[in-house]
Amino acid sequence: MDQTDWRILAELQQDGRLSFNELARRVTLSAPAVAERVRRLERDGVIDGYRATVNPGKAGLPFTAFVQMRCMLGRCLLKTTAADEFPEIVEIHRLSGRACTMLKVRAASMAHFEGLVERLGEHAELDTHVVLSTPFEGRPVSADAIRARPVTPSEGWTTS
Amino acid sequence: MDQTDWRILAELQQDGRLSFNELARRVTLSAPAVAERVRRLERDGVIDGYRATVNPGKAGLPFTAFVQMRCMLGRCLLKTTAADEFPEIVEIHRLSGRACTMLKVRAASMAHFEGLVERLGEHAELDTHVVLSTPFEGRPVSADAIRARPVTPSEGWTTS
DNA sequence: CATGAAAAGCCTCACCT
DNA sequence: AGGTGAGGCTTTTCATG
Repeated sequence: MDQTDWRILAELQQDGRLSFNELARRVTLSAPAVAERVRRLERDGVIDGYRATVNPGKAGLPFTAFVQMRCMLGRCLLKTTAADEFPEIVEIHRLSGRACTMLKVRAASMAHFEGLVERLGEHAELDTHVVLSTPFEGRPVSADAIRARPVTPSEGWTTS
Repeated sequence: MDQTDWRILAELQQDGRLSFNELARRVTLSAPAVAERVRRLERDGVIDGYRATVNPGKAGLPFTAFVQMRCMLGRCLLKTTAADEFPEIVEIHRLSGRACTMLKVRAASMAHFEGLVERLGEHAELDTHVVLSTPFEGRPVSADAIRARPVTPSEGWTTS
């Protein structure tokens, strides 16, 4: 993962349909050279796919919320039901701490959202956070984040 | 947004690099017909882009967390600093309720994450949730979610 | 919305630096 | 590891029905 790889990732995260020719031009390399790098990134799983991004609001799902679940023993959502039963769930994360799961959900209306919360409530205690607006989502992964480590723990402390 | 549009969206969310030819074959339409539909979806903003999906772990950012911020007056993150200062933040959502903001952040290490939390702590009280694993993320937006409204509020209640 | 053809652009290979 | 050039092919986009 050198700097050229990061430039390629930046371009492809911004436009996943760039041709090797155009991509090569942007990172000042030849087409075969970028093609080989892209294939390596794909093979290593750094790039794990190419997707069209859908605007949920325009597609009829204007409501977004985060739902934290504190699952009741033996009734955890992930154990008892397939996620297919809840197409409104667009993300599931297992958490440390008091809540066992964080969900991101999308709904077509408040009534829809209310019904969803009722169904989810059968599996766990819920802590619901309705999203008012989202300044951004899906910001590209960049080398900047890896470099940004301004505050270091105190000397002698153990870290990972 | 008829059923054909949804089939197109499903295919393009799964593989954003499909050619019109291949896409046409999958939704049993001709190439010019799908091309016109895709362009309409793009023009209307239903499709708002095409992106390569990067695996954050493979790219050097294996730690994910959600951070809820209860911003101190006049020091709200979004008002006082550009988000550029925190490349670790991959999502920002404004929330209703006690917390004013939900962040999704990615870090290279625990030490990195610790530093990030310290920097963010200057802007707000934090409620941090470390992600252990994520069963899925970025599930395609589908017509199923819009159709799924099993529980309806009681008769006569006002809903939106 | 389908068909078919023409033109453009793309990928990739072999070869070389 | 990367550049060049040519070959062959797919894709796109018209025209027309």
